[in-house]
Amino acid sequence: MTSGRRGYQQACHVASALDLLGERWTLLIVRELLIGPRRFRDLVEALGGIGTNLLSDRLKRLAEEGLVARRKLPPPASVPVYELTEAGAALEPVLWELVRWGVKTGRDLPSDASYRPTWLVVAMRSLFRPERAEGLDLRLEFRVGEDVFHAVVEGSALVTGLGTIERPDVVVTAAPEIFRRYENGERPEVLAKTGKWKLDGSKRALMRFEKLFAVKASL
Amino acid sequence: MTSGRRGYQQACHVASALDLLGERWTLLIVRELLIGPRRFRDLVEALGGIGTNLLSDRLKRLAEEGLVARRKLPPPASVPVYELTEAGAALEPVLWELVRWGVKTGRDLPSDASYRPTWLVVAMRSLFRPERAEGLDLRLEFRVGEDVFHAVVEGSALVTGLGTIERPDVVVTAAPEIFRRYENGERPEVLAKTGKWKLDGSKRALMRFEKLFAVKASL
DNA sequence: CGGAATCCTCTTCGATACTG
DNA sequence: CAGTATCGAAGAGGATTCCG
Repeated sequence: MTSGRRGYQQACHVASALDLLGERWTLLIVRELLIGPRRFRDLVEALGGIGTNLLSDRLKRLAEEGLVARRKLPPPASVPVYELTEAGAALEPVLWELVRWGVKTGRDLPSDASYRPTWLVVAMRSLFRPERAEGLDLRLEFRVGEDVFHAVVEGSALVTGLGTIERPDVVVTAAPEIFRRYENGERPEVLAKTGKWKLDGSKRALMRFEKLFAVKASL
Repeated sequence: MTSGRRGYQQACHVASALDLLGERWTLLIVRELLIGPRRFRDLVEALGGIGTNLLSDRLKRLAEEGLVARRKLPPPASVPVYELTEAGAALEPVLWELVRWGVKTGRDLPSDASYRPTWLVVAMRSLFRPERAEGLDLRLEFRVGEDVFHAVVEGSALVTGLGTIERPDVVVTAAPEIFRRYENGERPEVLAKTGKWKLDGSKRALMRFEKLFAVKASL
C-alpha cells in the first residue's frame, strides 16, 4: 500500500507540500491543532461532521509524516490527545496567508455557516502585523457571543488563548455575525453603528489595536 | 446542479479559501499562471498529464470566481490564453509559504520527479527576502540544465522571468539535480564540491545573493 | 464510552476518445 | 488546438460495528 498513494510527482515544493496537505480536511485539522492539543472527539465536533474514518486516516498520515504527535495526557487525565509537532506548527504561515487572501480580496464568509471561537483566534493571529508591533505591549480580550478569547502583544510577539485575561487594555465585544463582518474587512467605525460591536479601552490602546491587526484596506 | 458542490460551510477564511482552492490541481494551475499567461495546451503539459476535463473544470471555476481571466491574444496571434487576475495573483504568498515550509522543515523533493524551469522561478521568488534587500540592486541569471531564467532585485522588489538577462551580476550554473539540492536547503559551499554548481560574479555580488535568497538555516 | 476499522453509496478523479 | 464526453477507478461521506 506504500505506493498506492496518488501524488503529483513534481520536483516542486508547492506540489510536494500539496501531496501531503492537499487532501480534503487536512489543513483544517492543522488549523484546529494550532490552538492546542485536541482529543479525537473534539476534532470530530470542531470540524463539523468529518467522517471518523477520514479523521483517523488523516491523523495517521500526519503522524507518519511527523506533523502531528499522538500523546497521552499525564494522570489523572490519562486521555490521548493529538498535537502538532514543530514541523506541523510551522504550517501556520500558510494558513495566515489563506486568511489574509480571503480578507484582502473581499471574499465574504458565508453567513449561514457554522463558527467556532478557535477560528477567530486563528483569524486574529493571521491579521497580526508583527512589524508594526515593535516594542508595543497590548492586552486584548474578545467577547464574541458566548465565547471569550484573548491576545497579548509583547514586543513583536503575539500570544493567544481561549478564555479571559487579566487587566485587558482593550475589550472587544461583538455579536458573532458582526465579528464575521469585522473579519470580512469592515471598519470598526461602521460596525459600531450596529450597536453590536463595542470597543472598550483608552484612546491610545484602541489606536494600537487598529494598527496591529490589519483589515482589508491595509493588507 | 448549482448546489452540487461539496463545501465545508464554515465561517472561517481558511475553510472558505479551501472550498475554492482545495481541490486537486487548483493551486498548481495558479502556480503555472503566476509566471505568465498560458494556453490550455501549455497547462496540460506543464502539469504533467492532468485530465483535460479537470483542467477545463478548474479553469471554469477559477474564472467564475474571478481569479483567472480567459483572454484572446491580439492579432496576429489571436490565440486564447488564461491569466491570473489581481485576485488570483494575490495568492502568491500562499504558495511562498508552502515552499518555505518545505525548505524549512527539510522535506526533500523527490529525485525521480519531473521538473520545469517555471517551478524554479516560483521557488526563487518564495525564498526572496525583501526585508534584506533594502536599497540593494542585483541582477541574477540562472542556468539549470538547458533552462535559463533570471531575477532582478531593485530596491526591495523582485522581478523574475524566463530567459537570459543583460549584464548579470551573478550567474548560477547548475545541473538540475544539484539545483534541486539547493532547493532542499543545501549550502552552496557543499554543492560547489560536486563540480556541477558554479557561481560567477564579484565577491560582493555573491554575498548579496546568499543574503537575499534564504535557504533552510535562515528561514 | 472513546477511538478507530468496516461497509456501502455517492462524488470526484484520471485516462482516453471524440468534436468543433 | 481547445476543449467536451464517457467510463472505470479511487476517494469522500455517513452509519454502523468492533475493540479496549
